[in-house]
Amino acid sequence: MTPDPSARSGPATLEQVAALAGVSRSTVSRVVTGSPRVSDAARRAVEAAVAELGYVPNRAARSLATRRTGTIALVVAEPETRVFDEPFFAGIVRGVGAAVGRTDLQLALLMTGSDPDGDPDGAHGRARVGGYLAGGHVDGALLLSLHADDPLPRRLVDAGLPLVIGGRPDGADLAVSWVDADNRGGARLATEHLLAQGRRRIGIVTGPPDMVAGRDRLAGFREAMAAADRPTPPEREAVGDFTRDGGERAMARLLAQAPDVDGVVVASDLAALGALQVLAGAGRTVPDDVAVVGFDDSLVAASAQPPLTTVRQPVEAMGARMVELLCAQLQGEHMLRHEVLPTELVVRASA
Amino acid sequence: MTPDPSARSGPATLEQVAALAGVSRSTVSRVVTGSPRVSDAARRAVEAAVAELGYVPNRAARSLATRRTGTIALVVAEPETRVFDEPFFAGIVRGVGAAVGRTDLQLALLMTGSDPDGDPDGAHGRARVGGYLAGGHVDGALLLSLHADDPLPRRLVDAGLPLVIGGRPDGADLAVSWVDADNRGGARLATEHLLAQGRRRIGIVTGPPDMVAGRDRLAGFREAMAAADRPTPPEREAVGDFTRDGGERAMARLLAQAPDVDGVVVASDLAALGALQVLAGAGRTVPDDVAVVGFDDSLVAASAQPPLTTVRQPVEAMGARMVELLCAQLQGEHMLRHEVLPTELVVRASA
DNA sequence: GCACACTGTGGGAGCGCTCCCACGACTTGT
DNA sequence: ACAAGTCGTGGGAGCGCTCCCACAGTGTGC
Repeated sequence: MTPDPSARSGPATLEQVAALAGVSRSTVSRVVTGSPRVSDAARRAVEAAVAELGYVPNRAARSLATRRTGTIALVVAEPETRVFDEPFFAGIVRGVGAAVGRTDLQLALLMTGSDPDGDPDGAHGRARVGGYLAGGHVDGALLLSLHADDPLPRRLVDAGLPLVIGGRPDGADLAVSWVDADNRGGARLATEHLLAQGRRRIGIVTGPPDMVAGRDRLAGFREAMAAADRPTPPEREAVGDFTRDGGERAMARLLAQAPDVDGVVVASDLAALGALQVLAGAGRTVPDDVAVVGFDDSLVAASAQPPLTTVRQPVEAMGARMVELLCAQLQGEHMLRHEVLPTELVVRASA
Repeated sequence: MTPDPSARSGPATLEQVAALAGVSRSTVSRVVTGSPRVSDAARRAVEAAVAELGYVPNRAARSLATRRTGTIALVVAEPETRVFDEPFFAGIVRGVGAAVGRTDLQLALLMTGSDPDGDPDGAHGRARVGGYLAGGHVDGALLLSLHADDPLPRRLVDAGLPLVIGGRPDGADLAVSWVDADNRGGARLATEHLLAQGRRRIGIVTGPPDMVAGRDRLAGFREAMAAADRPTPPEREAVGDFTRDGGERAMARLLAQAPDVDGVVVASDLAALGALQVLAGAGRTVPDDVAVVGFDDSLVAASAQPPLTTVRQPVEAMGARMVELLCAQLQGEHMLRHEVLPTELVVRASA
């Protein structure tokens, strides 16, 4: 029995398109993959047949033949919980999703979630993800929120997997592309805004010192203060950790150490919320007694009391740029790139 | 030249495992896929070889042979922007991600984003996604945030794609499984809480009437009021739309129509924020003059002034349950299931 | 005039896997 | 004792695609 290629159910195959267009499988394949070596007549016939049959290439078959998967992974080295609660991650994921949508790549979302049943540090998840990525299931990976001691990027670089990291990695020795926001410039902007308003005794609630973004923001703050010839005394620098609670504690300390503070740069909006609460509890009005600038322009910023002046990171653009950099690598570009995207001050009522 | 299967580079194949274990390809395949018809000796030999070579099955090849992809899609029929800004979506995605991580399925995230360049209603994105899903690239799909007129679910049902919808679909005629939160019960809870506090002239700011969740919440409110023998007069029901602005406008109207209102159930936290602002502007204190209950327990609820009493939806559990229902379908269960997960009142300062 | 490109095309092989069928070695019932 | 199972196993075919090579047809240079 000769199988009749035109009378099959299910999705159409190359063979059926070829039969309908009156050309060979190879020619159809060339048209579909965009090869230039096809005559106009053949191309038109194939295109018509593709449209008529609603042909969509079978990804699995293509992948098997090309040893490429058409899929890139977005790996977030965090428990699922944080990924979506924090507007930073959410924005990145959004930008990545949008950019991937513009290509014909697929996005696989991998979170090295801390398993609730007895795997607090996510080692299992990390191993699973590592195996998956190194096992040839994706053409490249986007890595987000790396911790300084994470072995994953090194492992993937060694496996030869194209990689782009979101956020400048700690330790510059890793040969890998990355995209970051201008945290330092943003903090400078925030500080200069306070200075321009005539604030003179400006303090900072920093992020955690073991995170690059936190350190960069602190550096920007110090730079701006130094440039204005007002280097900050240590008692006006309180170490926080990006969370609301951390912001509360750090602001309380700052207020105790430097009661005359009249402006404060806080390293995250969440922490700024905590700071606002402490200030209100201490009877200081914002912005009259103390001006407050946050960082991130997260959802909560606009609905804070008073609405937060804050530094916006181009999170979506960062996500999109990461995808673009990865695509360039997939197309054979071997140059490493490091991009720093500009941040922007959003002025509201708090400063 | 006979190719030596043990001397290949790149990921190991079945054939290599078979050679090392001294059995046939078929036997290795049986072990890997967990078929029971393998002797213990063979199984042990294969497992040792798999471990030694670090063998991971090639997904593309398996998919090609089985006509299954091992991938499920999470489709959010919304622009990317809303997906991550709204805690509801974020929570669902989180739950889905976690549940998928527990299986050996892959998650493909598809957003029918409204293309910024001239495709305001996302028709292009929707068509793209529809083709992708119907084209056999995924084994099943999770659909979120459907609008009443969305042709996608019907198209997918017709194509025979296993489907689970998040949120009770509008129009009960679609033969498809879904998971929803108990919106009605949650609104009842909120209303009963106000009643228990001695509030007697309770109003509501509803969601948009064309969304099922909004209608269900209104129904729950009315039920609780009727059960307490206090059916609500129309002037204490103001139509809103889940957004902050909508909440503001509706609250202003409600206050104008029923100035003596002493409690209000608001159909979303965002809208409740708007309501709080209007109440403050009108010189009413919350909760003393007017008690306010929101809905969603979103991030902004805790940081509102005063912190919002609100109804929490089990968003993560919903996401996880959607995955479980879909998995059951993939394993051949044909029963449609409709599950309503319980909501919970979170008492804070506003009521 | 012939050797040599270069262009468009078709067909074969093979990517790594699963499925199906066939086959030998046991077990079991009569 | 022999037919009729079962169980574990091996090998062939084929999933739909891309890649490589072969080949006919048409220029181009000497």
